[in-house]
Amino acid sequence: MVRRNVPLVEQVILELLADIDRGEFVRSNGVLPSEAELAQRFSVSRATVRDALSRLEATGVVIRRQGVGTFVNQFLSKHPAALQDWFEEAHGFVDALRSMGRNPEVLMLRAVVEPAGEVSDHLQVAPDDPVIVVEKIITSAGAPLIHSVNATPLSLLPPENQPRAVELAGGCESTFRFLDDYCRSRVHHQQSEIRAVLTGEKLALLLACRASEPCLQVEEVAYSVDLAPLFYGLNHFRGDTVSFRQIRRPSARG
Amino acid sequence: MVRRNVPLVEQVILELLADIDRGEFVRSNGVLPSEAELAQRFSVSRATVRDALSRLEATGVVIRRQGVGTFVNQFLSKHPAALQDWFEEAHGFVDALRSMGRNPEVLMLRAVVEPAGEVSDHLQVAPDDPVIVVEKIITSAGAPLIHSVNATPLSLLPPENQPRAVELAGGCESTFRFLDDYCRSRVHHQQSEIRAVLTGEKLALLLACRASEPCLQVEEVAYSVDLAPLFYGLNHFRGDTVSFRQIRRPSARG
DNA sequence: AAGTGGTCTAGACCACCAT
DNA sequence: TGGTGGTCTAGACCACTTA
Repeated sequence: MVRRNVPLVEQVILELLADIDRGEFVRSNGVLPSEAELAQRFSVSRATVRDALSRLEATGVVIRRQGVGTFVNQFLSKHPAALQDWFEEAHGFVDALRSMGRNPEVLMLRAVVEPAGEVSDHLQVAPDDPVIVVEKIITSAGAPLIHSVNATPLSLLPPENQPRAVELAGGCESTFRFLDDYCRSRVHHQQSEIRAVLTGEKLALLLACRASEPCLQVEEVAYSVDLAPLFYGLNHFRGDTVSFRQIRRPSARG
Repeated sequence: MVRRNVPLVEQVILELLADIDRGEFVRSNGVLPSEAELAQRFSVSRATVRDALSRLEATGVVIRRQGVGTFVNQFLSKHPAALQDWFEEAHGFVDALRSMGRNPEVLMLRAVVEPAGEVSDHLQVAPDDPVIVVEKIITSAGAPLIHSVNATPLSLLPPENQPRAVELAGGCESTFRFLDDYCRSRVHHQQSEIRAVLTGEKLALLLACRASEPCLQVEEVAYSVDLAPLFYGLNHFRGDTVSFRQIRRPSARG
């Protein structure tokens, strides 16, 4: 069930990323070949090359300057990603941490089925509809980094699996995996809000830091392709060890 | 000197935004016309329509579903923007706040020329090269929201204006304006890092909140089109009244 | 099967930057 | 002036959803 018919754009992206990783453009001072040349080299149209470069630019890998050329963003290699990858990609923290070379572990604290209650609004269900709540801590090198509570409507699980909900959800290292493996649902997009809060006593215990330390709170709702809420998440990141990174561009023209 | 030759894509974007604001697609339940129909309606190619829709999707205004259609993201109208606009656009806070209907005011605290010191690394200048430091507070409805310190290399200012640096910089409501008006430099992109910190005593005073409250810290460096650092900024947002919003999409395919 | 968005092409012209 | 990225077109086919 691993349908693949990899679009040219993505192949081009992978080629370019590999070239950059290999330091292919170092001797040219970070200058990539022109779009026309890349098109020829990869035997694709210039539009396809441009599509690939646009996506690479959107994630900050590359910088384009009209009339000049395309350059690799050397800042990124000098300053290894904060949580940029997670930030832009929308997938589990565990995967994000892995892809930045850390070695995360998941500590499952709780997996229960209970009434939606306060999160019913976000999930667009009734307050007493059952949701699967999973609480976990993600550590790296033995130190806790992230505390995460996710709530998924029980109804997403096929009826025959609902009795095993706790077992199944508790066995997954991320909600993304759970949805993928057991609910046959994929996350289409996610809406998050980022705030700064203080660690309360409970959270301080869990994150192994003092109470009243600053931490980043990320509240998010994931939606399926048909815009149904898939899960609600409330995550806290240790303020001293985690930060997000973002690249922005002005679009307005004078 | 207001060159304009507005690209079709941007015109299409503006038309669509206006339509959405006007509630044009409400009766159709948020469904936009198909790309082909929009192309015909605006008398542009489908590629141009797709470009416009892609950019609207990237900022979360619209959601596209293959095989189904394009929809306005009704979540956004229900929950008015946090600081999403600033977050994605890279321009001054003041503009961002204005565009979300608030009425920000700028309180200039300090404008001085001094050695770069600690920020010399970020600005790629020598530690004793002079920079213009501007410290200000942005308030809305009388309450302070943001404390901001920006450092710009003095060398960006044309030599004849350097003696007036303090006066000029102190008179601008945002560093973007200052760069635009007096340095003939534009921001090409910005790299920011977001952390959670505590308000120290000084910051608490300035933001009119208690010390040891959580707040969001955004540290950023802006680069010109030729990748020269334009300014370094260290900003603090009151944790209780400001949050960022972000929309993410997974790109990996199973 | 019909209709939607997603990918891809080949070619054109423009705006910008260097020289 | 020549080369770069930015915009735009018209047309083709594919992948996906819905009925």
